[in-house]
Amino acid sequence: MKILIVEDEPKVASFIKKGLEESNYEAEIAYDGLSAYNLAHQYQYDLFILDVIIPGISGLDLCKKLKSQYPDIPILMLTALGTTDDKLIGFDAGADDYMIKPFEFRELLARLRVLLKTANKASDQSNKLIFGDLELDLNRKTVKRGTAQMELTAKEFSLIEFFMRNSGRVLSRNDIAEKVWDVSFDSGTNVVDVYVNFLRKKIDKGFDKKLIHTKVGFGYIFGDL
Amino acid sequence: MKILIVEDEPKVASFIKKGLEESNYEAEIAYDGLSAYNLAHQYQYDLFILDVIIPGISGLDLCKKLKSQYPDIPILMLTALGTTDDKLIGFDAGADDYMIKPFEFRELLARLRVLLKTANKASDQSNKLIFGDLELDLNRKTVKRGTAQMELTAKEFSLIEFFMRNSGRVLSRNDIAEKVWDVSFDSGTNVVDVYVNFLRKKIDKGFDKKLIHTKVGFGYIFGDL
DNA sequence: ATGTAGTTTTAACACTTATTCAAATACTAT
DNA sequence: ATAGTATTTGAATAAGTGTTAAAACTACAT
Repeated sequence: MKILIVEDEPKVASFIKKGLEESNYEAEIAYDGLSAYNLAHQYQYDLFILDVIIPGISGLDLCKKLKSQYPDIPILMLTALGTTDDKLIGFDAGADDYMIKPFEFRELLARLRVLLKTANKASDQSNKLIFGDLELDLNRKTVKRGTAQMELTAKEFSLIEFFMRNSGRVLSRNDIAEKVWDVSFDSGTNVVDVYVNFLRKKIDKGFDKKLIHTKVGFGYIFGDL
Repeated sequence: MKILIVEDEPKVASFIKKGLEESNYEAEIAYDGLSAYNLAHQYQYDLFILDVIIPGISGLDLCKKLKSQYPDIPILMLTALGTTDDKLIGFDAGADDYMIKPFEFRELLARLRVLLKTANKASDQSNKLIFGDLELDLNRKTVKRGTAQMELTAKEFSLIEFFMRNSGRVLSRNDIAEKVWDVSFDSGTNVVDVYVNFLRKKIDKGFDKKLIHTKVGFGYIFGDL
């Protein structure tokens, strides 16, 4: 994990750097806006720590620029400016978190951890699909609603998976037939209806909140209505 | 955007709720850990705001449970416990942000925005057609005018969609019949008229500003006159 | 290979909801 | 006033949906 510290005060900067390195992060320092900007292009950082008041480009402008170019890299503002207005300006510039000096290093570390964790969430997908109290385990091919475990057949599973991946969107019988049955759907079959019925029996029956809803004339929609 | 507030102090809770609603979030309150936990299963929240000291399960345990079950839903801890140790415990329990009471509401909003933004990065854009206070959700096939939700049939929906995509333009019955009914329109039928009437009943009736207007001898026009 | 249990598909029917038609009524412009 | 045009209504028709049972198919173990 590589972190860029943008901070003009040498003592503060090296204090942070040392602390980060003790926690096994790689850290580099930029003492002004321009060199920070250049470093950002040169290396692949996982996170930026920015001071607001730095020579050259202001920390806020730098923040905006970095965010527009690297929207997925989190930015933590670390500055002496502590009014609510200052914070709002910081968040407005695209900061993901805002800490006020003086600060406790342990808190900085905790906040960094959160930022890095959520940033990496986009990349690695979990093998589970969850909607409300319904849970699909894609590895085990098991389904649970609340505490109840249910057995689904292969087709049923791929249908509910398709529903869950498209929750909140009306899906026509066509859409469903194409994706789940791999057929361009003209043939006067009603497999989709039949399977929706199977699913409802297993997943919705006996539960108060239904998850599969019919939109007459359109198709089906999965989710809270 | 739906937010669950877990806070036992009624005044604080309703203050937050009101503030959130003013910013167009949906908000609900749970006054203790258990009901919070149940609500979380019942509805699809986009974010949790947790107090640490609540009746029943402690806020920290609740945080852990929620995080393990809904790892993608962000949690903001909002509490009077303000030492660095408290914060570390909070982050350790899985909180994504931590604010100390008393707090400024603007800052809370700013932090919520950050949390929701990064959480929804993967999520898809909603597909909507909007004209004034009328809103078509093309994914859900729902229609809202102001706060009122209305049910449209498939034909009604495709008609209003056609109107909205051609607002400010007079559409002859022919144009409409061709696009919405797929017929070259000679047969002495008046389906279009009938459906315009259906739509008016649902969309314009009871509203001051009418959206569907008749151009005698030409056809219909949708929009502000 | 063959039987079997389980899965998938088809088809039929009952039922709900949407769409169309046609006739009656109301409106509008000359 | 009147002819042309638009709106409303209710009933007939059509389309869409849920459910069931049985037939066709598959995978798997013997």
